Amino acid sequence: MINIVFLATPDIAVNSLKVLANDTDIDVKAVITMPDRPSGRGCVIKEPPVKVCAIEKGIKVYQTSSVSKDAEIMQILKEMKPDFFVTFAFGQLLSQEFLDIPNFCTINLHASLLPKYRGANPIQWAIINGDKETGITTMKTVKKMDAGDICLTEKIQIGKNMTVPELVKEISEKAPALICKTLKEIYNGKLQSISQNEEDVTFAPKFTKEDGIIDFNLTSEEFHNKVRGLQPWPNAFLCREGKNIQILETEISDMSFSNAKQGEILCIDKNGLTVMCKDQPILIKTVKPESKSKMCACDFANGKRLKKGDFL
RNA sequence: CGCGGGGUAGAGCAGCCUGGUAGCUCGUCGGGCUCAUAACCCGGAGGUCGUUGGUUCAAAUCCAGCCCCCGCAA
Repeated sequence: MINIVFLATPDIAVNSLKVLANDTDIDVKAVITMPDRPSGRGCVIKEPPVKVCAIEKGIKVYQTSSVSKDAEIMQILKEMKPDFFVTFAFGQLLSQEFLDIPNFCTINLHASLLPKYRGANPIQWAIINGDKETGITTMKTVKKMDAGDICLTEKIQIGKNMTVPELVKEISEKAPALICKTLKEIYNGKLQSISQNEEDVTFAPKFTKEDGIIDFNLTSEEFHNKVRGLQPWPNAFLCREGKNIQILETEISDMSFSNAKQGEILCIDKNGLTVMCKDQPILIKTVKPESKSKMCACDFANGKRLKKGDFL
């Protein structure tokens, strides 16, 4: 029996916790997650998804905004002496003291093919950069962020119109098997980890709200990739008259054009708005104006009384 | 009691400030034009203006409460 402690907070990790908890060779001794936080309108206190799942499974939950600095939890973990810590989208820097606790090591699942896209937003950046392929990697956690030796990887194809939530779903489905396999192979002494090639390292930093601002001076491909890659936050949006218009769904248009200027509306029909970018037009299918619900781009054009030849 | 926007026909909006016949675009239905059409022309159906109460001769419009949706912030 492999004893582990699972450290995670968001939705993407819930499925992994479920699978680990159900695996007869693995015993999830405890779950560590972020504290309940005020969230949403009215600042209602919300429990992290991983906590909800752990409670359903009857697993002991500890909540802290920093495990390494929480003396009480550190003490409990030291007495527990797990074989592994397993982290997944945990978002906390871990001290060497913490990493030294388990009998084997701390395993992190990272949503990219390391050493590419170290950092907080690997999934988003893979899409924004227009990559055709990404993946998941299990690694032995070290103090330096996402720099540990690679255990196992699995490639995932990125479809032409794939969005972050779709890719997140696929990753959350594929992650558990890779984690289980990694744990078992290390436990049985069958896995040889490989160090990362420092020359190939790239980073996937966090976003700010401003990162979501887009305009038609991008190429249609850059535009499309940002629309797909910035979901569900901050979302790609246009600033018009002090209000934000989120662009939620686009397609690169194959429409022919001549002498069109950037931002010019070339066509309005039930598919949406075809608008000129830097190189070629883009079809905007779904938008969400500020203070409104999401809607078909043609409905938006209707309400705004936009016509062919107007500028967006 | 965190700040702000919004709820008007199936959809998206205008009208509200300055109360006085319910308006626009799309869709839909019927007819016409056309070799033909998602194009164009003509006509029709479809709304207790979120809800409750108040002010008023008169409320979508002004006032108060409540419900629901959304953005910011975290």
